[in-house]
Amino acid sequence: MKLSKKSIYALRVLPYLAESYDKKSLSVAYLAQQEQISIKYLEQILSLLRKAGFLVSERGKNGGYSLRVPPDEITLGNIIRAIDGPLAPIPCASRTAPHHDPNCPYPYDTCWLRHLMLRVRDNISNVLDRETLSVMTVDALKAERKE
Amino acid sequence: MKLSKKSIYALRVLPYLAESYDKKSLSVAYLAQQEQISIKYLEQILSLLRKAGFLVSERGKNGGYSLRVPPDEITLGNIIRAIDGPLAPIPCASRTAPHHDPNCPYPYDTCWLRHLMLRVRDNISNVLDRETLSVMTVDALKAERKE
DNA sequence: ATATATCCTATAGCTATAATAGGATATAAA
DNA sequence: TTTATATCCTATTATAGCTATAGGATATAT
Repeated sequence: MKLSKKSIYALRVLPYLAESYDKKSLSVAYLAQQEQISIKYLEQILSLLRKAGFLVSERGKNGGYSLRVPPDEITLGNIIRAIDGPLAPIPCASRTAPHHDPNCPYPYDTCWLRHLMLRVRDNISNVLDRETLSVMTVDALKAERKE
Repeated sequence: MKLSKKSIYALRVLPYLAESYDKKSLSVAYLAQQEQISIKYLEQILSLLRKAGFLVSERGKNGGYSLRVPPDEITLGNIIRAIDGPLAPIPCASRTAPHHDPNCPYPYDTCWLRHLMLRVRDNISNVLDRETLSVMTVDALKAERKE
């Protein structure tokens, strides 16, 4: 039940791209500087989100990243899934990418632990899959930071 | 957002102790054999749960573990907390053991990510803190297992 | 041509989990 | 009192995943 730093960095940085949607693309260097993240590390994260279909990139001078679709079409749940994998606490309780360990001695359909964790998963999903990148504006982000 | 094997083993084994509450105590060896878990590993887990106040133990011949309180007073959430720590996806979104990183550049009270993760935490809690050890009976457990 | 950006891959360092191991201590029963 | 059986305690190993750094290849606007 832990969110990786990768996901946190992504969630910190994506609102900038949301605000800039249909305007100019933003460079990794700029975003990294805004949020005090290692450029090279953030580079990996945004590259991953591009491969996952959330972002598009332009190379070369004046290049950078931008959202591939409008902010309200990107849920926070799907961003976290792309980075950390399923929201479910155990693999067999995932709905988007279920995986049942073949060595598991319990029957898939009636396993009480799996059913419990499905309920947990659904409750997590009810928050993260309803919230999209339009949650935050960069103005609010800037106002939020100390100083 | 992942449940450790330790917690899974605990959740698999505790219903046996719940069924046996006010009856005889059960040995690690017996429980380990029932659920096909390493004895030495399960030993560590049950010792931990004893220190956390959920179990009592008797040493020597005919010894073993038993619940310290009735099954319905032990929530699944508290078992997981004792083993894996807070349910919250990030430390500052915990309610039982909140910890705000002093180096975090965002203000505690108004941080949008923290507030989001508090909602996630509450939704997880709404499942795991309402469910107790009386969820499962051992009869059902036995019927559940293959063969 | 040059500066600037993404792209790609390798690798090091660190941390947490999972599991194994050996022996100390306590207790019931022979 | 001896023996068998149980918990107790600590150390250590193995593994895996996360975090971050690094170097250079490739593309593009100026």
